[in-house]
Amino acid sequence: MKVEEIQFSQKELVKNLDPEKLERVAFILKTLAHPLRIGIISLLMTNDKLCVNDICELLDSEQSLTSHHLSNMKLSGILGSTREGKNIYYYLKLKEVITVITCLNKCELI
Amino acid sequence: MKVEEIQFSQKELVKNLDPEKLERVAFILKTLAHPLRIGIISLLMTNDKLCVNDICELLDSEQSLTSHHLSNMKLSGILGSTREGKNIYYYLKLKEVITVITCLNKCELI
DNA sequence: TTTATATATCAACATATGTTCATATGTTTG
DNA sequence: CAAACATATGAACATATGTTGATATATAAA
Repeated sequence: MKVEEIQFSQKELVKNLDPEKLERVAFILKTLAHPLRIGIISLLMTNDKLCVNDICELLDSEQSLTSHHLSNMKLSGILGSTREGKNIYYYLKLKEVITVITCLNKCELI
Repeated sequence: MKVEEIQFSQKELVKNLDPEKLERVAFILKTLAHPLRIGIISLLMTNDKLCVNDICELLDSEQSLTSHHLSNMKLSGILGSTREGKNIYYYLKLKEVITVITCLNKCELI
């Protein structure tokens, strides 16, 4: 099949596949593409906020590793954090991430 | 907040967040988390099959790089391929990937 | 059977990512 | 203030990933 023969709807789609859009989606997926991070985000979907220790206990993950992932996700703009006394609480910040995880949930992938 | 205080629905969710499930989803997301790969898969959603050259032209990508990504996705079980004469046609194979991309589409992320 | 075409593969490399351990920082409490 | 607690950070490392360029392989066509 030659490129010229590809059906119209395809061309429409391709028009929408501009590099920027692909980069943006890829970025979001990349950020999510880790078991621990998916776990963290899933937890934060049903809890307004959680402190590091809660997350570590719920996911049975190491403090340092968890903290690294949390920092990275905060740097990426996906999470926010706020200190309350000794604890630092993390919360979901990027709307699109919530959308994706909700999607995955609906697809029964999670 | 103490772990014990986390609401019941949360505990339900956590029960569903078993490591295997997280690994599986992470694997799929990881495979998708690249602009070129998202492009390729998107193209294959509306075309039963496409040969390497078509993909390169449609996405304006290098032959070698595209071929690498195609091979990797084939190795991961996401794509299949079949030779027809000089061309090798690739097609979507893993159902779950289609699900995810459809989700992202519906969410208007793509 | 030579040539052109389509695709895969290999080597080399830069860069990114995930992980661990030790230690630092900030906060509360006695 | 000292001790305990919660979290962050830095160094070091192994491993994975993305990319390029050159070349190999397979098929078709002249």
